[in-house]
Amino acid sequence: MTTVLDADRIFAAMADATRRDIVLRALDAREGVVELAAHYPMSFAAIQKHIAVLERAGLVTKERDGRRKVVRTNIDALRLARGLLDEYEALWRGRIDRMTDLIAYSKEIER
Amino acid sequence: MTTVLDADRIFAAMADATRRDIVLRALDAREGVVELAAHYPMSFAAIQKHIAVLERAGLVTKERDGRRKVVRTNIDALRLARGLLDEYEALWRGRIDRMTDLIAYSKEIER
DNA sequence: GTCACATACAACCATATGGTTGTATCTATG
DNA sequence: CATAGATACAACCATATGGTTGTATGTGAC
Repeated sequence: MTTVLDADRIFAAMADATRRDIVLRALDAREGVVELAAHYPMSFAAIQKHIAVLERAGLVTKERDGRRKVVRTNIDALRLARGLLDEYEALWRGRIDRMTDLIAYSKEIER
Repeated sequence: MTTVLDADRIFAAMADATRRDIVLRALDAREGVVELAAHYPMSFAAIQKHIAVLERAGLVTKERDGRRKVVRTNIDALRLARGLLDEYEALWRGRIDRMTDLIAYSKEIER
């Protein structure tokens, strides 16, 4: 299973309410696939697919526990996405700062 | 044009490198659609579609400037996505804290 | 070893997405 | 108003996505 932690897959995986909810529940890492599937109004196989998408994105991992496989959220993948959004935020602030400087400079010139 | 700022659309829009790059460039709000399209190795219409996706997600807006329409990133949409990821992070930390408390409690009992 | 439970996966269908080309509309300028 | 530039949008195609049902595999309990 490829889990290279790329932004495309992570954002795509997070673009679905069911999958975001699975990520939330899997923060506790207590439920297997059957338990998780029970929360949603769709087939077991559908949830399996959603989990597979999350797994390929590196957002969750599965650990064997007896006859079950417990799904656990990988917080690092979430942090990668957050880090990217932080960069945009930082660049945005930088832009504002430059504009402020520019205005200050214009006023300087006007005097 | 519907621009309800929902997480599904925002994450889906961010799940493409070309669109993320457009969001970056549009932080400066200096380029029109033609100028933006010039940066990428695909047709003008393809970039128009990407911008439409970003627009539907509320990630960018267009403002008329003479015969052009300048594309500008809407930082609030980015913040919404970041806020969601922050929540996951917070819940994750809460979980760790609860585990730590539990361990502390067990040790208390043992004495 | 057999049975039941948990998981995996293939085949199929409908719809969405990402690209193309072509045509139409809007706006500024001579 | 004629023309050129900037944008919009429809039609089309290939592939991806999200769901279904059905079948197969793996693991623990008896």
